[in-house]
Amino acid sequence: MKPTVHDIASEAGVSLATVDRVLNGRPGVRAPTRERVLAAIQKLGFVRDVAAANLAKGRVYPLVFIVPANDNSFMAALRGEIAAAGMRGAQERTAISILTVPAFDIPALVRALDAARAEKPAGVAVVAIDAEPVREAVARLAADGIPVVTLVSDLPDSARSHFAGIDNEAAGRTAGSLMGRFLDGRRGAIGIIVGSLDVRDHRERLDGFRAAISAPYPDLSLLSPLEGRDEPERVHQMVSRLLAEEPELLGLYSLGAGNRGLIRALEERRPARPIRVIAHELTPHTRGALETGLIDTVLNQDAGHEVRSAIRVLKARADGQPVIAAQERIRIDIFLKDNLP
Amino acid sequence: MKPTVHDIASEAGVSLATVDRVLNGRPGVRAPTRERVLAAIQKLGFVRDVAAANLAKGRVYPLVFIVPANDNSFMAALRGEIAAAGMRGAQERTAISILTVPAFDIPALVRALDAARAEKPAGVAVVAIDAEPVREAVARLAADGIPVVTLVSDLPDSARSHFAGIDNEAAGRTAGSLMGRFLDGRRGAIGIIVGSLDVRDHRERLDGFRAAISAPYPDLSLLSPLEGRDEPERVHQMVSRLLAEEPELLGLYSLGAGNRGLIRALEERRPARPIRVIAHELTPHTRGALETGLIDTVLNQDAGHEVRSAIRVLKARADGQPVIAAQERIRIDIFLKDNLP
DNA sequence: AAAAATCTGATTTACGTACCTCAAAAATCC
DNA sequence: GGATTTTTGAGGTACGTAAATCAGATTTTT
Repeated sequence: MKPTVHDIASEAGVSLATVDRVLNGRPGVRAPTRERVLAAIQKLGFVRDVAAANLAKGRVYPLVFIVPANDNSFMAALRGEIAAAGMRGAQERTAISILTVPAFDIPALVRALDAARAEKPAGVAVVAIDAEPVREAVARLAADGIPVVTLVSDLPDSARSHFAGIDNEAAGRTAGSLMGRFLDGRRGAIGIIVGSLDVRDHRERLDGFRAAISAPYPDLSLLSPLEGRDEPERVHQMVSRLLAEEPELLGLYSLGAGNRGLIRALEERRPARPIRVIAHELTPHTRGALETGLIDTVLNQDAGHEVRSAIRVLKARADGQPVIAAQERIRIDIFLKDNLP
Repeated sequence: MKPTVHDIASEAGVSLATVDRVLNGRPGVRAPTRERVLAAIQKLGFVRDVAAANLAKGRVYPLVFIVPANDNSFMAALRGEIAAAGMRGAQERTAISILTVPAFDIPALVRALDAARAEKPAGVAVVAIDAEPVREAVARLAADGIPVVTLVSDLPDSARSHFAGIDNEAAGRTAGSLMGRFLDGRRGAIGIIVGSLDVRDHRERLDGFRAAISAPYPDLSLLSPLEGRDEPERVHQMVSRLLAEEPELLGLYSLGAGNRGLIRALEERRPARPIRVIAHELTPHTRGALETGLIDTVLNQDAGHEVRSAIRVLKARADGQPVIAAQERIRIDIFLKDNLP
């Protein structure tokens, strides 16, 4: 049968209290005694029963999630996943609160981070904006011993202890690699729609896409990226114009949000020339467009996975336990109409 | 604070014992009283603390996994994942034992199922072979009240209560959809390598692939499938010959195992004509071939996910609890060299 | 109306760990 | 060698649920 702390105690010839002191790193155990206990743990293959341990300590992990009040489908889904995780909070002993801040608003984000700090939570997850004041606010949290993980959008060279999101450069390369294969052997242009080049994620995706296309496919030229600001209206206008004015257009890569506008523009185009379209984030809109064939491929980051990963990492950090990085890597999912989940 | 059984008891004005009877479906509660308790549960939003419950019942779930002794990478990985789940058994209160049986050996599989039945486990997971004697053995398990889930390979119209694997027809369609886009506008032939057409999964993949190619891409002709029996040697021979003799060959779809042979044949081909290659299962071999560009795309089913899903389902079934089907659906992963995990 | 069957309540123990207190033993210091 | 500090032991309570027992209440059957 599975060994318990009692078995460890008798195996090591010490009392339960001593085993407890060793297991939980409490003071008051001489080195040789500690060794005996550790040896017994090793020998019997003891593993702490996490469920019982959590039950015993009755600990709850107050976590704060800071997300932009952006109204695109992805952010809505992300907030939904956080809320869902909050519902499960009872089971997982987390108490999750959500702070929404205006999108792209650096001072507001900094205020939110400081507000979170004031509550002394066990951890903070934040959809970061890549700016110095944000780094400083994160550093303040870290100084207080509050672990911070960035969610979806990273903040490199900061005190954040983990990034729960995809490798956006790799995502861009993946899109480029696919587009290249789709259009291999043809000569023409590819249009690119970004949200904003001030956003790190979008820059990285663009870099990856360019790298994957330019060298291997010299016959494919990349048009200069159109900034749609993640707004459907604007995206619609830009894409409509592009479709009308660019006869050589073979493909479209939409690496930001606002795909509603893109889809509408595609639906409206008069000569239904075949164009390969790759977009990001699986939402009701992009899913529909996949199914009708307007979009060929959607790259996706699973918001649910990201949220759950962030929670796991924050709990582990709060307990001072290590994180298995490989296990927390968020995949870049590729969806065609045929493998929709 | 999170409500407990005690809160339910006082809210409903009954004793703890009655709440327990309602919660665990034990007899001895009149309908009106049961209603009161259920109303209290509803009102307070009580959720049973699974950890505490498991701790209290101290139950372990003996599970038997029956897998073929096949030596291909995928089955090896599957066995590895089962073993890994066994290691975690202590935490999850499962006691997993593995039975390996000779591949494609129906009588051996039936014997293994009956042997498992004799041990009266809480559940059985089996990589099924689509044959009547197997159905009968599964029916015997079901008759004993032992839930059975099929793993990787399904057994439709049987008493199995769940299938932990991918939709192979959809996987074939996905491959076809990709291949069609890769080769769109060209005229030529696509070679298909299957393991055996006697295996249900392979038949389904083939059907899906054909459906996705033939109608939309009339210029692409599908060569008749080569049966490689999942043996690298045989696959190597067949593919080498195909590459040499079929000048029009534009693409290859390998929907079974034995991809070592395929990769070797591709490495050896003299005129390095560009051929689009889609294969199944991410293994060290296919991963390497993706990275060097010999293979364009790999479709994958995550063995770890399948094993963990099977365990979750078996535990739920053993407890008589419902399964959220959507949550247990296994995804068809698409990998290019750029989004390898 | 009595007997039997069914339902309900109160109480207790157990699961494996955390954490606390108090006392005893051992080591260290002056 | 006595005083002080450190280490260890022993024991208990708590977490939230499961499961059992036994007594008492209610209903159903005879």
